Amino acid sequence: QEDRQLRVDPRTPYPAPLTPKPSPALRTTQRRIMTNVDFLTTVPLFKSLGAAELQRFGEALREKSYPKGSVILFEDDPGDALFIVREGRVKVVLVAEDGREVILGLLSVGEYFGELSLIDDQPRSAHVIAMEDSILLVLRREDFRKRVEASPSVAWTLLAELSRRLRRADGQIGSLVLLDVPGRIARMLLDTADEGGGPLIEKALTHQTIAHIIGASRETVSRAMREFQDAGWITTERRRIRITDRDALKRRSQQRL
Amino acid sequence: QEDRQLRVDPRTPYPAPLTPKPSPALRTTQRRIMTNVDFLTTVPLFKSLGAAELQRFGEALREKSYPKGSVILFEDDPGDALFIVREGRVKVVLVAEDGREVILGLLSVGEYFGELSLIDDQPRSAHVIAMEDSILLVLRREDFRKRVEASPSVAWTLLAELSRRLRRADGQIGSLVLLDVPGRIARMLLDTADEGGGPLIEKALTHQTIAHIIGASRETVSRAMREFQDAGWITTERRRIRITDRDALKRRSQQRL
DNA sequence: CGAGCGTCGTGACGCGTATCACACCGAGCC
DNA sequence: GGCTCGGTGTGATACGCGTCACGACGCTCG
Repeated sequence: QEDRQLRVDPRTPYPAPLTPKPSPALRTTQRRIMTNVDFLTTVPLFKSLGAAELQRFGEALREKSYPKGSVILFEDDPGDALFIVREGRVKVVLVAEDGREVILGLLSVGEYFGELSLIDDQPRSAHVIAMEDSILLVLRREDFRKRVEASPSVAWTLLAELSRRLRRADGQIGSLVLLDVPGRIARMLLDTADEGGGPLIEKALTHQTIAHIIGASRETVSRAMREFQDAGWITTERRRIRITDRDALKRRSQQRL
Repeated sequence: QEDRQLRVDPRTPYPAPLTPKPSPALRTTQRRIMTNVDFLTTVPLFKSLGAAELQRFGEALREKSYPKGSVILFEDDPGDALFIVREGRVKVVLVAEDGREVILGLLSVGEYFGELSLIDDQPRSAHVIAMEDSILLVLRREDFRKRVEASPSVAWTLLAELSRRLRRADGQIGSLVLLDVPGRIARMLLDTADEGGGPLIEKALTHQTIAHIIGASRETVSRAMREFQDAGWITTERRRIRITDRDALKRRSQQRL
């Protein structure tokens, strides 16, 4: 039941309403200090742009709010917009008919999604769902295309980002085939720690979420995490995970790979 | 034994010599009618280029031969070249310490690999191994970069190709997590049939190869394929597979997805 | 023409994990 | 303070599939 939220036709009964309505928790706008344009300077995609170009991108942005649990876009739908996470956190997921799901990506502030459909005109390749109340900046294809042509360096940044994702995806395929569940968890912990810079993993990852990411059941993840903890490889306090024995995890993640 | 070809350190004992030496079977050069430049016109990556630009790319190409089984490039090595398959067939693989492997991609004539390291300067993300005696065209980073800057449309084509691969990879992750082995096989058959255009799959796919692609054992693949055949969903003659009941396969591939 | 190698078919066995079921715990919230 | 609810521990059971072990068939090559 717990992970059976998304049902047979994901289009119909997802917890929150499809048409995003301003939710009470969305008063983040109040404590906002940055303008959208200022915010763009913090987004890697646009880091190579000058003030004038940034301004032009900023003008084309529309802002949209999504309450926790709402579906931002559906797999197989046609799509012609790019989304940048301004506030909140979203997950990119594939969902089986019976409700089981895989998380292909977790995106937080400053990250973006939806480029694929922009590039190749194909339908969306997965669902994207808000994990918290979120605010997204929306850039339509035409606006994007026009402005990218005027700023070719953005194309290069996009290439780099796609490369990164492709490497991750391939690594994930390798893990799924070559590693057992504890190995996959170990690998995943190391990877996300690397991204975060330190041995402390801040993102609040529930066991259920981890399970969806590495493709396992919640129970198995719980058991494995407990063993890691008992072995002294990690400690967890209030949903934050600290890696205390990197080498041991590394070894575990290569046991079969 | 059969699938235990690549051993602990893949760098050492792979069947064929590492330094590609001209093998007897490599006299394909004889029956070659196209010049390299003419060949480039058939490569999708360069389809948007005019004759002059094509010429400039052609001049930067070096040609290399690899006998069947030789390793063209190693995971984790630094890499600064792009490879285009001129003759033969190669596989992109991840290999575990104990020799188990996953095939991330099969590339045949006209396809290319090695762009990732070109784009982000990271080490190679997988091994690439010649499945037959092969001839590759090699383009070094500097030559590539210079020429791409002069022909920006190539960047766009690259973006499209990376998108395609990312979609495939994500789909593959979904299959691995959400489908059982027969389901994954069904999906894989449908996918490669789609690429091929017709219901007949020409590429010579051994059960072992299929197993490596979908992440299963050779035996399980054999059993599943037999069932598909007995059910009348496919027929196979001389390593060619014909899909005779597309709908049944489709259903099977969605049974859990 | 037989030797040998790569590929396929098939049974038996065991292990890793999904699944089900339920108990427990802390955090909001009326 | 008792409620619900989302998250976590943990046992029992069942099953898919990897693994091992053979045997058979067809192709190539000396």
